[in-house]
Order: sequence, then structure tokens, then C-alpha cells
Amino acid sequence: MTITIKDIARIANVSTATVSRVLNEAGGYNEETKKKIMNVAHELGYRRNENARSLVQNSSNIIGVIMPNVATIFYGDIVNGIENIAHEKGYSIIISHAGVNGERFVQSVNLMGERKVDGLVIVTVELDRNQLDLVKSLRIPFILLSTDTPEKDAPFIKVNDFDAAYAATQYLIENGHERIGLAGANPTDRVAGITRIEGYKKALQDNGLPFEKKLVKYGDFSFNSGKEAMESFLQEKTELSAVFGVSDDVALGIISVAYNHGINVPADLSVIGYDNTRVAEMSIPPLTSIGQPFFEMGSEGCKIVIEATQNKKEIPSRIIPFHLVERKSVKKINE
Amino acid sequence: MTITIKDIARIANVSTATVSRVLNEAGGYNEETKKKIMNVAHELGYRRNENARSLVQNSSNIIGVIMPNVATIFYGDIVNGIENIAHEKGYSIIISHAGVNGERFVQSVNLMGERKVDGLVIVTVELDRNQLDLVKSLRIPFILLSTDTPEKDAPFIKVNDFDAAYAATQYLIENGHERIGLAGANPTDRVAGITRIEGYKKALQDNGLPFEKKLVKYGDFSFNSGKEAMESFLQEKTELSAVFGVSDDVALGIISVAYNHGINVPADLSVIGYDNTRVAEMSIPPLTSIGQPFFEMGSEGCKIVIEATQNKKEIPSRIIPFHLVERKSVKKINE
DNA sequence: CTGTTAGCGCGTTCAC
DNA sequence: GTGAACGCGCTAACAG
Repeated sequence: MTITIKDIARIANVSTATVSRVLNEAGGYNEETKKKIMNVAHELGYRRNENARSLVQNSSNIIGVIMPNVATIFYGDIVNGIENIAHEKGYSIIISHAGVNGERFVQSVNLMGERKVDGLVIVTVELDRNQLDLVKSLRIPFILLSTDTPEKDAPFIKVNDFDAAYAATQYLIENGHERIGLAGANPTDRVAGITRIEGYKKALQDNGLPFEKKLVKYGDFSFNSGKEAMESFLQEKTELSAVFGVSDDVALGIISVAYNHGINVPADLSVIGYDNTRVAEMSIPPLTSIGQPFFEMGSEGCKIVIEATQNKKEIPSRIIPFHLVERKSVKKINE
Repeated sequence: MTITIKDIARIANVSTATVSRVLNEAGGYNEETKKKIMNVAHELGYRRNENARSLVQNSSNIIGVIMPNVATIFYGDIVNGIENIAHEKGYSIIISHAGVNGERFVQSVNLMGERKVDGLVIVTVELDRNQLDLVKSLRIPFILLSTDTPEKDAPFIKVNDFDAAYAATQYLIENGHERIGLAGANPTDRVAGITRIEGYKKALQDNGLPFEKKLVKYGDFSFNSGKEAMESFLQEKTELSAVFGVSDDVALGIISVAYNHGINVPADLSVIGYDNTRVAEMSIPPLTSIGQPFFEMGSEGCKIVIEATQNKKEIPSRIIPFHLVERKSVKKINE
């Protein structure tokens, strides 16, 4: 049914070896026979079988991508970056969702093992010891994107959340704010929760500002978290002139509730977000936010993994720079 | 290096055939030998080679997904839906981006052909005659999501854009609006542009409302389109009490400019969006919008394709219902 | 219940 | 420059 190099060989009156050589541009054949073979292949609508190829070459030219199933906003950008490079390098990507809490992670890894992917990009999911060992058992290059491991014993690319949170807070302080709230961070999240809380604290401390418990409202990085945080602030009549939302969603939640209470942003309250997702520029007012280079993370991560499959070198971890995108949600008090 | 069934067979003192039978639970073997084999397999950390399997079974258990590379907001939901079902049915998904204007489409299809995917899900990309023929040349089940072909000669799942636009407009009319603008639609877009414009016109007409050229502003479904449209309305001093933005982004663009001009939504101007993306609930005010069931589109599409690979039945096209999600961006004048 | 054989489609020796 | 033969890891057919 399907056309194989056998068919081509038969019709072109050559051996399959020659067909293979021509198709792979391996050199060592007559231009005449090449033309003949190419013509036949074209006429027959031949398409090579990558599965068979993978089998004999012991390499699939596939990069596996594992991520939680949440359709996060930056999901798209990271995958875009990955796919982009993969395509450029002649690789395909196969995607598997590990589940919001990583409950399908083992299955995902096994899947990648069975498909014999050449490399692995793991997005966002936090790995414990066992899971990391499982990944390592694949004996293929891999990298973590936007996350890391407690002992930093696996290569990763991410921004420094502590520094970024510090910068966000510092920015508010520099603009004259002293009563600064923190909202939406999950204090049990080692990667994006604790770090950002600590960055916030440190910035306060370095500027001689007191840290007050009632200024921070925990949450899960969601829009709702932001709303709840703001409502708490209001209810507790907490005095504050600015809030650092640990995600754009949180920041929008804050702005939303503020609006409903007639509190104008940024006139009455300043808000800064985190992620610089596409909603940041669409919000009212446009949201000042800490930007993470998601697309670049994806492309860099994919690129380095592919390179590692070829040169067998160890993959270095990398801290990638964030950038603060100034928009209109923060009032400059001291100007 | 890698463990194969040969290794297992050798150590367990059986033939590879038996190992294969056990591993595939094909039945017809002693419980004793099964245990022995399973143990050995486990100890060796055996992982089957799906590529070899695909080769001999002439079926890869992979579903291909082709989409434009735009990281659209609904991208995530559709893919989630697809992956979800695929996983449930034991399939893997391999993703390829066709490029915003489909410039990489041919490569994507060829890729899928070479990987011998069992079925294909094509998201959003519009196909011309040649492209459709190429897809068909794969001779595998496929489906179009959120798009169709001019001659409806390929199976698709989408909402009826005409009806949806009609419903949006009708909703505004029912709430007492008579001067209704349309913004952001691309009049050369056969699938989502022309249809929505026509739906809007028809609703006007059916309600005895005049259609006025200056009430419609074309665009490309983007936030910027919305902003530009609203600015035009303002500049031309077009009198209107409501605007139908053909995407949530467009709607937010309108609201944004309105806000900057001190125009209150919905008090002074009502706005309805389209897509019901996650930004809809986060906007100020929360945006009333036409909802498309993206996740369901993905899961339904994937499901039906997988089924078709098994029962060889033809895939029927399907119009999937939209729903109007009422929030706070439309003023009910007649109440 | 189990082993032997063949072959999936392809790349790669090693001869000629 | 080209072909015959082998093997990648696995399943399927047939024998026993």
C-alpha cells in the first residue's frame, strides 16, 4: 500500500541501497541515477518512514515536551519557542501533559522513553527526587524551563524570582511608595512563591521599611487570589499605597476589586504585576509588570537540548534576565 | 545499550515471541513464565520501543496536530482538549506549527506523513484546494477545528459564526440598543470575518434597523483593531450606544479607548465580545461575550479522528453550539 | 503453552 | 558507482 524505497528501487532498476544513498544525499552515485531515482520517488509520491529510520539510526529526531495541562497564558509562547527551534533543526516535538499537580508525570516520562525521544524539555513542573531519577534514567539530555530542583542538580533555565521580586518592590519604593502590599503568592511554592516573598521582604529591609504581616496576602497566583487579597486589605482597612501582585492575573484581580470600590489605579493605589503576559497591555490602566522572556526560554532550552544530543556535552543551568516593563499602573509619588 | 526484548528473553530463558506476548498481554502463556518475564523486564528497566512497534503494526498511535504558530489565547484550550483525549485513548500527539499564514503548512503535512501519524487535527488554518489535496494524500482521517473549506468538502468542527454574530447583535438590540457598531472584523476572512459581518447585518435588518457603513470598522481581530475602531468612531463623532467587537481583544481595545476618553462602559457605551477567553472575566467591567467551547472542540475533534482510524467510517462535519456569557459590559436600556 | 521464522522500512557494511 | 546481505526491535504466522 504505502510506497517504500523498495518500490522506487524496482521501478528505477536499482538497489534499495542506492535509493537510500540518493535520498539521504550520502554521495557516491551517478548524477544520472540520482535524477532517475528522484523522478520515480516524486512520481510515486514517496514519503520516507521516520519510524523505520529512527529504528535503524537509533535516534528519533524528536524532542519531548512535558508540561502541566493548565492552559497558562505563557504556555503558548514557550511552546512556540520550542517548536520554532525544533523545526529549524529538523526535529519534531511531541507533547505530553503531566497534570496540574504532576499526577501524570510518570506516564509522560515513560511515554517519552517509549517514543525514544532524543531530548526532553520539561516546562514548569517541579520535580521531586524520584521524578528526577526517572527522568535521568532515560539517559537523554533534558532541561527544566521556568523551574528548578531543590538541590539544583538538574539543568534549568529560569529567571531569578528573588531578584525579580526584589526589583518589582524596589521599583515601587523608588517611586515613593512605602506602604507596599504583596498578593497572591503561594508560600509553599518553593520556586515561585517563597522566592518572591523573600525578594519582597529583602527590598523592604534594604530600604529601611518595616515588614508587616498584614501587608501580605497569600494565594495561588490566580485572578481570584488577587481579588481576595484586595478584599482583605479593604476589610482590614490596611493602609497601603501600592501592591505587588505576583502574577499579572493577581494584579488584575486587585485592580478589579479596587475599581469596584471606587479606588483609582494608579491615582489612589499603584499595582505592579509579574509575567508581562498579553493581558498586561490590555488592562485598564495598562499594567506595569516584570517580564519573563518565555519565547526565548523555549527556544534556548530546545536549542541547548538538541545540541547536547549531538555533542554529548553537559547542559549548563542558566539564569535568564527579566525586565521590568513600565506602563501606567504605578504612580510616581515623588515626581 | 538499551534493553530490548531480546535481553529479557535471554535472561528469562524464553523466546522473544513469548516475551512479546506477555508484554502485550496477548494471552496464551503460563502464569509462571509471565511472572518470570515481568520480573526480568522490571529489573532491567525495560521500556518498549514504540518506533519498532509502529513499524511492524503499521500504525504509530500518534495523532498529528497542525496549527498556526500564533500563540492565540484559545490555542491552549484546544490543545488541552486534544491531548486529554489522546492520552485517554493511549495516543501521543505531535505538534507542528504551520506559520501564521500557513507558509509552513506543506512542511507540516509532510512531517506528519513521514512520522506516519494515524490521524490529523488541523486547527484554525484555512486550506486552499492544493493544501487540502495534500492532506488527503496522506489517506488518514483528519478534521478541521474552528475553520472549514470553501466547498465544505472536508470534515470540520466549528461554531456557526454567522449565527453567533447574529445572536450577539440581537442581544444588544433586545436590550434596547439601536445604534450598534461593529469592530475588528477582517472583511477578507472567509471564515471569521465575512460571516460575522453578515450576521451583524442580518440581525439589524431583521429588526428593522438600518445598516450604516460608518458603523462598521474593519480590522484584524486584535486589541489594536479595537482601539483604532473606537478612535475612528470618536473622531467621526459617530453616534452609537453599543459595539460588537468580533473578538475579546477587539472589545477590550474599545473599552480601553473609551475609558481614556471618559466614556463609561456600560453606562455610556455597551460592548460585547467574542470568544469568551480568560481576559473576558478579568476586564473592567467583566465582558459579556460569545463563548466558543474550545476545549470541547479539541477533545471532540481528537476523539472522532481516533475513532475514524479504528472503524474507517467517514467523519461528519459538525456545528458546535456557542453560548452567550452575560457579564457586565452591556447596559439594559429597556429595563 | 512456547519457539522458529519471517518481515515491517530503512541504513549500512562489504564486496564487486 | 552499485548491489547483496544484514540488522535495528518488534509482532505475527505457523509449528510443535
